[in-house]
Amino acid sequence: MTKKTSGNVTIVDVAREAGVSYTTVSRVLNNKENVKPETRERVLTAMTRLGYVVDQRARSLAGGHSQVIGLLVHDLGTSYIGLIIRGIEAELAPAQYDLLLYTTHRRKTKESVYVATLTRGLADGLLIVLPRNPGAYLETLRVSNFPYVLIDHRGVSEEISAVTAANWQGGYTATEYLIKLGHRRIGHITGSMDQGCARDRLEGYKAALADHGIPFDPELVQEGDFFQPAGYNGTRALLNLPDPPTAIFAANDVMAFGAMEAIRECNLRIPEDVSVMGFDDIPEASRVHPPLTTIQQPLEEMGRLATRMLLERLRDPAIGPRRVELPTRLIVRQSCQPPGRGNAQAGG
Amino acid sequence: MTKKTSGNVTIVDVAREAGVSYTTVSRVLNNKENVKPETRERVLTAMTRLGYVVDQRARSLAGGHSQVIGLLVHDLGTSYIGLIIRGIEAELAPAQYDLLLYTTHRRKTKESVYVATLTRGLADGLLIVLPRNPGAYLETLRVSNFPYVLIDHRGVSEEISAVTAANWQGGYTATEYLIKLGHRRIGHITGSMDQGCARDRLEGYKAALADHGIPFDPELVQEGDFFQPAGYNGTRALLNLPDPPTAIFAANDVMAFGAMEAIRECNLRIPEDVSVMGFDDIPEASRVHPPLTTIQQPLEEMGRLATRMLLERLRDPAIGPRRVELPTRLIVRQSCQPPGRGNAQAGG
DNA sequence: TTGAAAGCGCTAACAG
DNA sequence: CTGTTAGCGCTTTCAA
Repeated sequence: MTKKTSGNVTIVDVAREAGVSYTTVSRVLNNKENVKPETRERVLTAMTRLGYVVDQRARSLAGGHSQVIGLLVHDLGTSYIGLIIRGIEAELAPAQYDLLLYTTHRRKTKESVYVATLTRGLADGLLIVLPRNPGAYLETLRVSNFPYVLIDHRGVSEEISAVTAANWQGGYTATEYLIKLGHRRIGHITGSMDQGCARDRLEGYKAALADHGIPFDPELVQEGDFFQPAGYNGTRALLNLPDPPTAIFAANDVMAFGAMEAIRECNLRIPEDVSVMGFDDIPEASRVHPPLTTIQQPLEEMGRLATRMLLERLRDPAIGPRRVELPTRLIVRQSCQPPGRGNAQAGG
Repeated sequence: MTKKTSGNVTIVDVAREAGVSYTTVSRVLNNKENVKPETRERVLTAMTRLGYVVDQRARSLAGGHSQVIGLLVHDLGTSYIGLIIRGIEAELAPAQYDLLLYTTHRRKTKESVYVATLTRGLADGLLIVLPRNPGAYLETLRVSNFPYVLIDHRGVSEEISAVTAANWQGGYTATEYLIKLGHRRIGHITGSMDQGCARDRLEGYKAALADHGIPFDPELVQEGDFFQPAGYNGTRALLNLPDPPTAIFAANDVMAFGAMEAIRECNLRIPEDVSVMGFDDIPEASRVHPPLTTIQQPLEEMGRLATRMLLERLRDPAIGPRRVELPTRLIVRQSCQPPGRGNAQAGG
């Protein structure tokens, strides 16, 4: 059987071609100082002539870097992840790093396995989006001093690098906007409650109600999971209440789409009969009808920043954990207006 | 400097713990037949006790597989790619393969470089979505007998494995539907004309016109690139024609969204004044307003199938190239109706 | 400034 | 059924 690597040109070939030892070729490859310019030139020429490409496996095995960053995400269906990855890629590419992608499909147990594989030399660092059970492996990572950054999750302790958005603030702002529009019965469909961001948004919602003297009604809160059906089901339940809400705040845009679907099915209008507020501001939010009023989360920027933090840490392992919270902001579109049937467009 | 791999447990440690040679451990690892069940058991126990995890780099370097599949895509912003990757992941995960992701950001030159790196042992196989200049490296891949499959591109020769959709048929069906609705002036915004799928859709469009005795008018065709602004700009141009089209067929959904934007900006209604037809049927298509009538492309299935083909080829290198075209079908929603202002909803 | 030699952790003949 | 022995292609001391 022909070996897959047969016929590949190695540094030995380059060395022979350039008339130097292969150690020297390695030096050139790694941009070491101590190589005579003339020799370097000769090696470089030989490399291009032979079409040499470095073997990352060997390089990494021998003690170098793999130049690979592992990325753990739960799903790729929505543009939520797409935007984050865009930011990650934008920072990774110029730094010559590659991305190894693992999709956990929301199966908690997979995360630990993936992390173990990745840290076994496959990757130099790790980026984890919305981990589901970080407790199971984060401590291992910390002890082994393996570089990683969490995205959209604060982790289990203060000792963990993480990039998050101002979720509490976003939940507060969203709810307050609805209150100022005149709503008093505001429903909320939460995200997965095992996620800090979902809990924070809920807390922000409660705080805004409290600050405006509106008693918290547990009936108005439906537990969701960030997926569209949850938005749909939660809204159906909310609308069936004896005293249904006049506005619904979903913990993310995708669930808000589900809410819209449910509202229409009940032959109610948006926003005339029920206002809808989302969270994330994914591209689709501006394209649904009516365009969704939502809280913008700087997803691409979160990806970029997390990557920069990781790269920084890779360069200088002495750098300690850093925790950054990026601001969220209200994007007013047309899915919210003051309560009361048949009113005109929301003025503000 | 502490080596990253220091303290890692290797097969040597496992061998010592189990009281066997490390070759035996390797055998157990690779599920070779010739190991006494009792010994195997002892090794397995030692592995779990020590928390052993295989080092893929070493395994791969020594002649095994890397268990990694490389994936080349141009962008991650839309769910077009997200859906394809979902299909890929669904097939890859059970087969214990990982995915190494490369985003080319539409820069043609990057593709060759990535392919060179990937084939240098980093990956066992390659999946390429919508390549931009496959000519530059496909021949190299073929000669070196490196396994790969193209997705949504027919490649440069018949000798190349590829999964595509029935683009010509889709273009024909879309146009014919519009014609049967009564449209005679049908605009088309093409995809990148360096892509076979874009050319096929255009050809399907032309063929449908011809078959129904409608002369082809080059003025009605705007060259696009599959991105939203192209749909917007193309539509503006089309609408400014002395005799503007009553229907616009965009070569993908994202450009159709751009078309909708432009139509609204001209204070025209969809579909009363202008009908809009897309291509792809990404999830957003059913959520825009009005819901987009489009041609469905089985993206997730394309990802799955391509992956299955690749895995098959990995198992048996003797398998020759296979080319599969998956059917496309018309999804009727509400963005198209017979021409003539103020008509009622499209009946069909 | 350069070279020789020793592995990194594993797979794969080849013996026994 | 199990062990011995070579490497895979590279980085890294240690010498020269």
